[in-house]
Amino acid sequence: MPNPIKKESLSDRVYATIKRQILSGELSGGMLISEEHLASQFGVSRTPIREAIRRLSEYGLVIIKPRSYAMVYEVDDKEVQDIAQVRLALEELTVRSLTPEAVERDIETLSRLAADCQYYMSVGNRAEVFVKDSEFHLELVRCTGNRALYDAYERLDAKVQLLRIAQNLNNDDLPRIISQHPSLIDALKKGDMELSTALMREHVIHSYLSR
Amino acid sequence: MPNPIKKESLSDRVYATIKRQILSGELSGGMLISEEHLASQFGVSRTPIREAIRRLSEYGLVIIKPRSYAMVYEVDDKEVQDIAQVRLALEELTVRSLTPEAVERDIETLSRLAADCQYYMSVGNRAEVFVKDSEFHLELVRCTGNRALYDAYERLDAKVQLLRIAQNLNNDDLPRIISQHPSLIDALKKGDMELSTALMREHVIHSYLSR
DNA sequence: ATCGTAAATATTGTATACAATCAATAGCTG
DNA sequence: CAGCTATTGATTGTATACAATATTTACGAT
Repeated sequence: MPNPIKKESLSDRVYATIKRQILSGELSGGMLISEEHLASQFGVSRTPIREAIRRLSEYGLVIIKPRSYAMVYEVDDKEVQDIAQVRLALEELTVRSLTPEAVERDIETLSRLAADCQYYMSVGNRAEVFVKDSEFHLELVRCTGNRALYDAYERLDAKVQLLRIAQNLNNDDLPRIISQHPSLIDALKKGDMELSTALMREHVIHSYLSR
Repeated sequence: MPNPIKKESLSDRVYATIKRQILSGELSGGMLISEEHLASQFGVSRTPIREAIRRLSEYGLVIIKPRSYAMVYEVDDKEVQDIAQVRLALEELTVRSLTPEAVERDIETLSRLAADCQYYMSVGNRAEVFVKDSEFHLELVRCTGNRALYDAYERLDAKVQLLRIAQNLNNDDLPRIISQHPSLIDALKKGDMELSTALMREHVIHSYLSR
């Protein structure tokens, strides 16, 4: 049958692209966003651009100053501790909610992501390490099956990624953090809540000690 | 000088209005949303309506089925426990983050909201009790000064409000819950973390025991 | 030269027109 | 009558045009 490729709207594509650009640092914090500029850049009209920008604003990645301009959200160093604490609370709930069966069921993906982290670490690609680390933790949250938790975590993770970029991917503890993933998986598989929680707590805390 | 009243855009006003209608139950879960219908209802074009709907979708209050329709988000009863657990995690972090000084500084507003709850309880207006209860807890979170926490809590609270409506505002423990507010304020003022946490935990847990 | 004011310029906000897609209905075929 | 196909109708997606507002530039007064 026909209807081959066209599925997502221009608005969706623009949204996804800008989001990716922000989270990868291609569009950095504080940078101004012009609707017309983006429109000509993407080769579309302003309409889908506007919708994308507004969605990103609601997502927390863009700040809109009404009737004047929009800019990429800029994380403040003072937010580091705040973000870390919220993340800790959500990660602890994640660990508490995870059953060994749920982890087993997704062990393939989890192991692969943990391995990806170590691989990129070994070749010195810190940017990609952080990407895979985020994916690993998001996957853990997904395994809980708690949608409300996932939604909250996903938005917070965006801020975490912005922070990592703002700190220029510096983190002396990165090798140690990454090496903890397999231990965490093991502890979760065994249902050792005590150990899992301890590992996760150390993991998260050390994620924000740089600088 | 001139320029007296006009500040917010139509898009913002529409967004706020629809949001309020959803959270008050005027627009109930599963109800379909037609852009044109809303446009004629608000007396504006489809443009600001579309932007508002998309923002609400990003907020989690509207579900968009691309190229067909949009509908008000419908909370599932199976989500009750999930939402409650996330809320508990965030509320516990809130209590841990609150200093007696921060509470003191905002004691006026907090006391007033607690009193409002009791007043509406006494006159049997359960809908308004829930509204003020939400405001009370949001105010507590605001007092922490943790923006990331506030953002996460605000979105979750929207789901909580939807749940309350879906459950038809039924909750046998409501009087007891409301009566705990002053004790909580006191415990927070004294910096009694132990008691504060215990109170808050009981508070949240009993908020979801109905049905 | 600096400050304030006014014209010019650019950008956002909204309405409208058109195109594309989906849902529903009617009609045809077996 | 069931099931498929085609056509109609309604709704969303995008582009464009215009209006309103903000920013910048130019200019004159002190």
